[in-house]
Amino acid sequence: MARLTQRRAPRQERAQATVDAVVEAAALLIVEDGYARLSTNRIARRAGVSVGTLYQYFPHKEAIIEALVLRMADEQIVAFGQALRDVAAREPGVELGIAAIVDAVFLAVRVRPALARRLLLEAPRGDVAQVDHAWRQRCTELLRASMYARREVFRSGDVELMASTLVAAGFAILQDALAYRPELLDGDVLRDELTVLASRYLLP
Amino acid sequence: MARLTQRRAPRQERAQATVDAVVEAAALLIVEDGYARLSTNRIARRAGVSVGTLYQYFPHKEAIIEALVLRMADEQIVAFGQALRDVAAREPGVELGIAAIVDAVFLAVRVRPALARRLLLEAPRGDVAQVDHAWRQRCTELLRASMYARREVFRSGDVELMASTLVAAGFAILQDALAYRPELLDGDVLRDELTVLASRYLLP
Amino acid sequence: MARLTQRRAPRQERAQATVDAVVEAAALLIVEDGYARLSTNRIARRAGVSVGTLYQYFPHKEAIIEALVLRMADEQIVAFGQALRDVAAREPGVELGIAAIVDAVFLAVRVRPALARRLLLEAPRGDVAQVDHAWRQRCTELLRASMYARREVFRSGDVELMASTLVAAGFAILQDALAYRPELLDGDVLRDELTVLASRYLLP
Amino acid sequence: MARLTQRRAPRQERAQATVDAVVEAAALLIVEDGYARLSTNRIARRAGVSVGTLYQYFPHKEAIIEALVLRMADEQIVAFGQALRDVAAREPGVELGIAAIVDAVFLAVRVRPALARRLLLEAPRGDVAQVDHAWRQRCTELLRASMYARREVFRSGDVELMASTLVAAGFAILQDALAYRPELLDGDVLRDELTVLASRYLLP
DNA sequence: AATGAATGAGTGTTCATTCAT
DNA sequence: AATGAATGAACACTCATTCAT
Repeated sequence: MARLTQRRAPRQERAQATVDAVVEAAALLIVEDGYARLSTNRIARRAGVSVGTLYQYFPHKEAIIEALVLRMADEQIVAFGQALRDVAAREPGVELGIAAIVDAVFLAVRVRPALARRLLLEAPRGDVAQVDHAWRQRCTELLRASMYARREVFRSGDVELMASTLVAAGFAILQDALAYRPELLDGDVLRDELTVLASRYLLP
Repeated sequence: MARLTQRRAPRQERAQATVDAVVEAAALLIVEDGYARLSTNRIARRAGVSVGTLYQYFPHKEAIIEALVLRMADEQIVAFGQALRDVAAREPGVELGIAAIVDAVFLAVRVRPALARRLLLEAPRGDVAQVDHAWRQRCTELLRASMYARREVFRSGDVELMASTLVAAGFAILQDALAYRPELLDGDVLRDELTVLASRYLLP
Repeated sequence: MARLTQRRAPRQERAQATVDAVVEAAALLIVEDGYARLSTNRIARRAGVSVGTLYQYFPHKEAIIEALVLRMADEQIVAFGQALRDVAAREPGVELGIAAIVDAVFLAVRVRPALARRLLLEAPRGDVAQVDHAWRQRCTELLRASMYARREVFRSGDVELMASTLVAAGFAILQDALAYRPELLDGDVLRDELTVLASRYLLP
Repeated sequence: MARLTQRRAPRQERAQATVDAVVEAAALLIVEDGYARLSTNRIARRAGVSVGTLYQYFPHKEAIIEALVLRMADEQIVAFGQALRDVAAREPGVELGIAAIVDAVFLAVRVRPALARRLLLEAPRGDVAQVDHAWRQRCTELLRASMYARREVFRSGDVELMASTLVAAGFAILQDALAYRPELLDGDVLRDELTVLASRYLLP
């Protein structure tokens, strides 16, 4: 992935609209035709824009994918935060428990599932990795903060390490399910097992 | 991935040598130039063989990769089994504990690390999935058997689900480390943490 | 043969020039090197264009050949019509007789003889069939109309069948001559014999 | 087409069997997979022979096709002769009329129709032409002799020219039908029309 | 005589990217 | 700013033919 995500900061509305159109066209094409058939010319045509224009906003193809994955991650994080806030609103005064966090992750991971699945299976891991990594780090940070706030509840140990280990494990299990057994994401079994894993790992 | 791994069964020595040369050339090129730059012509040249010959033994480019990944998985599983046997030999009479298994996985995962890393980061998951899956299933099976043999030691629960969940988690953590923090594979910290995770998850 | 003859409608002059260049390059190469040695890369080079450009205007190699044969057929039909009109101009008031039609066909069939010969001998019939067929149908139609207009002159019978049978016969004889005895096309013998054949077949 | 049809005269039974196997394998493959997918390796495998052996009997691929077409032509000519003799036997003493000859041609042309059709449509005309030409010449010769024997029945004119013109016309009409309207070969309409054409062309 | 492994030039086609307009 | 025609290296794969065994 390149340093620059976009060639120029799109300040005007029109420019932002173009960027959006391109990213969404890419998403559409991936879902429809698969990652392997994605091409800049096709993206441009689908976005109703010329290739030249596309290259005015993105320095290369990878940047489009980077932007797309970034956008997906943002949507997931928004869904994640919203889910946590919903729980908090429902039961005010009670601090977030492990089950709530697992629930929220389950919700977040189901944003744009068709697109997520194709990216997961068909894109070179590296093209998606940095953003994926960022998303994980935000979750880790959140978990770490939550643990720190109620540190008396959890077992002692390297909080940083515990949080990152758990997040890595959780994500991997979810991605595995998304790739090979999507139906598990809709039932309780996996969610409950993940809750058990987290509880046993974190509680004294 | 295609049904057939190889187009013709290499019965003679020379033929087996050719197959080997092709697979190893692919491995070399992936490490040197990256997965994306792999091409059948380059593989053939590097293997000291003509493209035509390559296609006498492999029906697709994909089949070469499949063979390579399969070979890696075999080597890892051999290393894994060997590690377990070593422990058993060192402390005869004692049954294999969780720590021993985690140790063995750590060893196994470090076979051909440069190649493994490139495949992990650069290959679409789908290209590698079947073999990855197979490797996991063997481990799951092994863990399940080990748990069943000493079932009084572990907490009650769905043994199948527990084993596969733990294997998925363990692999993910290791792959994450391989990709982004390779140094963690050489120290004790991650290994110990994984042991803690496994113990807390599995023991009563 | 594919549905589409051209991938994009060449609206600008330059585009039309490119299409022309490609088709003419193909014609040249067929005459020079033979149908079997025709390749998209060679055509592009000869046309002074890149392969990529070629594929912007033609979806397949086949489409190029289709366009070429179509162009030849058009030229032949133009020559055919012109010949008929010439006769009509020379002897106004007299209706076109069988001899005039045969004459016109003889003229038409000698458009681009070198190219025609190679296509005839070296191209699979299927590659050329649609256009060949079209050309024949236009002739059949013309002959049928001509017969119908002066139906009292001809013997009774299934006009449709008679026309198509005669056209098939005439074409075959001409193509045979073109392929194996080109000199026959320049003399009177074959033309006279064909006139006899037609007259005897059509007249009472 | 090359000068040599076969590299060595197969004197021994085994050799003849090999040649037969190769030619028949080619015929089978053309009918099954089409002319374009024919390859020497496939022919050899299908014939139960190695490529090397194949190349001991045929100097190149074209020679195989040449042999195949030759064989077909022989079979057709045999069928043709047989049909003529059958008529003669049925009505001894009566000389062969035009209708009988047309009938015989219709029979002959339906030998191996699937193979004939694919060769006609898919093979470069040149690969089949020489043999095709030979077959026509034999027919022409036969017709000429027949006409000469009963020359008082026919109109005067260049017998040679008349015969070859008629044969060319007849063959073309039949091949056209074989290619595009095979059902016409099984009915009477086309045969009758061809009889009319021949009668009107040849009789005074 | 027979094998079949090996060859490598050649094929049609794609696609990220550039640049004259 | 926007266009889209043009590029050409690169790709996966085929196949007639050879030749060591």
